[in-house]
Amino acid sequence: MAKATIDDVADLAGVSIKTVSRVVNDEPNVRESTREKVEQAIVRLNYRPNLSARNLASHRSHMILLVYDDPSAYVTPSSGYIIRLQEGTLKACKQTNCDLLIHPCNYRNSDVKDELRILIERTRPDGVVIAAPLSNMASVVNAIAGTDTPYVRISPGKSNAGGFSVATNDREVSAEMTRYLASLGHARIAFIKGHPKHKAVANRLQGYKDGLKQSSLKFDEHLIAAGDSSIASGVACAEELLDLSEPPTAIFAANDDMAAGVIQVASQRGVEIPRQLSVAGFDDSALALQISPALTTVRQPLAKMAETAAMALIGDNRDEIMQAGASTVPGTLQARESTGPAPG
Amino acid sequence: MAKATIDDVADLAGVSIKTVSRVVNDEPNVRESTREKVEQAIVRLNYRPNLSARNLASHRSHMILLVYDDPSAYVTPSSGYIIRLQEGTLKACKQTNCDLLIHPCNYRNSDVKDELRILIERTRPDGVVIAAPLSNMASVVNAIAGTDTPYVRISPGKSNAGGFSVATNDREVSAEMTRYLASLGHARIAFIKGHPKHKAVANRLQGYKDGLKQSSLKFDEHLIAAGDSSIASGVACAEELLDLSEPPTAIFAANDDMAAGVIQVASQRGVEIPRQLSVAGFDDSALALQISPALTTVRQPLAKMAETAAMALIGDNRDEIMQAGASTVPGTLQARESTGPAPG
DNA sequence: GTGAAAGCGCTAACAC
DNA sequence: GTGTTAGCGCTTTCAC
Repeated sequence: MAKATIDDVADLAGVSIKTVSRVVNDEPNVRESTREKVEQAIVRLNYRPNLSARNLASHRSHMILLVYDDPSAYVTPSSGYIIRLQEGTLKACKQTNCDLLIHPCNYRNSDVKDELRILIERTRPDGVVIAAPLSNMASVVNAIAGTDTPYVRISPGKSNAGGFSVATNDREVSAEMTRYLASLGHARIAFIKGHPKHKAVANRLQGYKDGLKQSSLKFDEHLIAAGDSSIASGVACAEELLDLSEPPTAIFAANDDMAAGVIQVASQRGVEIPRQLSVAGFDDSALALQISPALTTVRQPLAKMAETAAMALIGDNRDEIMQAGASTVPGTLQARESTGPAPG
Repeated sequence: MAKATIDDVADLAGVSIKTVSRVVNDEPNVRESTREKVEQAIVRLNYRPNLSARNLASHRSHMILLVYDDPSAYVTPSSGYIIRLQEGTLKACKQTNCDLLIHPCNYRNSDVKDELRILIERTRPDGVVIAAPLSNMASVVNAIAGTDTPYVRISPGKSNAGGFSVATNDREVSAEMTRYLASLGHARIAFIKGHPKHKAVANRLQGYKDGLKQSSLKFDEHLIAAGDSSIASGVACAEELLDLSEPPTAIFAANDDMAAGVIQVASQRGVEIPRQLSVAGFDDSALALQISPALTTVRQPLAKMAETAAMALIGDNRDEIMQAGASTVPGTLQARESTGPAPG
């Protein structure tokens, strides 16, 4: 049995194809009884609209494109980041009956902007979701803007540039984490900075300072260590901090990987966590629950951010959303086993 | 400037649209000089074929669908599995100018077969790549087969069922790992079984038995522990095995997560790896390099498998490939720090 | 509320 | 080698 077409449905229901089209697309101006007749015919014939025909006639592709940095271009275990991006985007697609095209690419490749432009011209998505760090690259954003395809940037460092963007409240929630540590009685709270290129990560340092102030704690230069977001740098920074004459009782790392490094050092030195040292991270990566003790961290609402981004492109009220210019989805503190009351 | 169409190109080149179509699709029977004229026109107009129009006319969607188990449905850090599946599938798509549709779904959901059937009917992909464990589920495979869409199964336990499938040599390479451990002098080699539903994992147990035999070692029921592929089950199994009156000197876990659980227990008990205990995993997940000591494991050629699967659906010689019924892409043993000579 | 007619931009079949 | 003619299965426009 060949696939039923809109003509078959119209014939069976005894109406014109335009009426079937109206029912399928939930358009108004169809009498309830007519609608029912058509719906029955659709069910009986197991009719599914042909998307290619629809897209051709409507000049829309009903597809969005998600572009992100390709992890397999250089080894990294942060595939959870991508999965969560995809998860949120897919959720928006499901709600709006759209499909998702994914495109990993290497942000270090200088041709990436042409690659993306050609891809967009070829596939003609209704919109593009651009994940960090690509969302921070002017050349990439400009190339995409040049195709006249709507786009949304996720976690761009500076939200002032053109186009709608979705970010999380890195600074505020970092302050919250700092206050949380202070509320546990910690007076010497250290901070490990992340990779200098990552703008959102810089905001976390600011948040740390805010949190200290809000808790009436003095900022101490010696309690700041400069990591580069890797586990190894977390190890190095932890060594440095724990070797201080007056070591911290809590260490807040700008990401989970570095926090994992801290925990590794502590366990080697026989420093008990959280009895002698509290450790907090940021990201709530897969690692956070894998390591022992389970890591107190900040859950980035990455899936929610991606969903928001996609809905700005394909949601019913996309125009209103886009008007706003930017949207913030708050991160949430996940208190687990690696933090506890300050010793003594 | 509106997008150029095939008519614009034909006009500019002074040929018919059919000739343009021939050039675009690399069909024969076009004079070289004509081809050049057309190609110049294409470049000048920055022409890109409209995929919807092409798909509608050709009755193909030039899309393949990749379905896999959804990790976010229940927490698991194995997102690397998905990324590698996607990587291989995307590579095949790039080679054949196809697009990729991804669909994570929860294999425990009883409606999953209907969900997939409807998705396929809606999107009409040219083929479906089904990853394990979905590829093992008769209800799922039958539902997809019922749509008359070509499909390929990745790592199905039993390769006899209908349809083409791509697998790795789980059994052979597991035997190889076992022989490797035996060659290091280990006489008491334990094995931790994985999730009972995952058929490919069952083959690993067989391979373990083969390897013992090939190394002239006796199979001992007590050295088999039943995990469920999770880290936690690895912990439990390790406790069980190390509590034996005559504990093993090597533990071969059916996946990396469980091996990580073993290492965790060993480090808690102060058992040195690999001096007192050798540990091996399977999968070469991101975890394998993250944990310390780095895990000896088997690298599954997942990306290559996915690529092979996709090429069987959309490659030029897809019919020949499909004829074969099945394809095997060998895994490779990755010897790292977690294995060493047997003690004593 | 409903329908008729005219495309959307391609490919397929066949003629030349 | 190349062109002509019909669609593919929808949406859009506009008439009723």
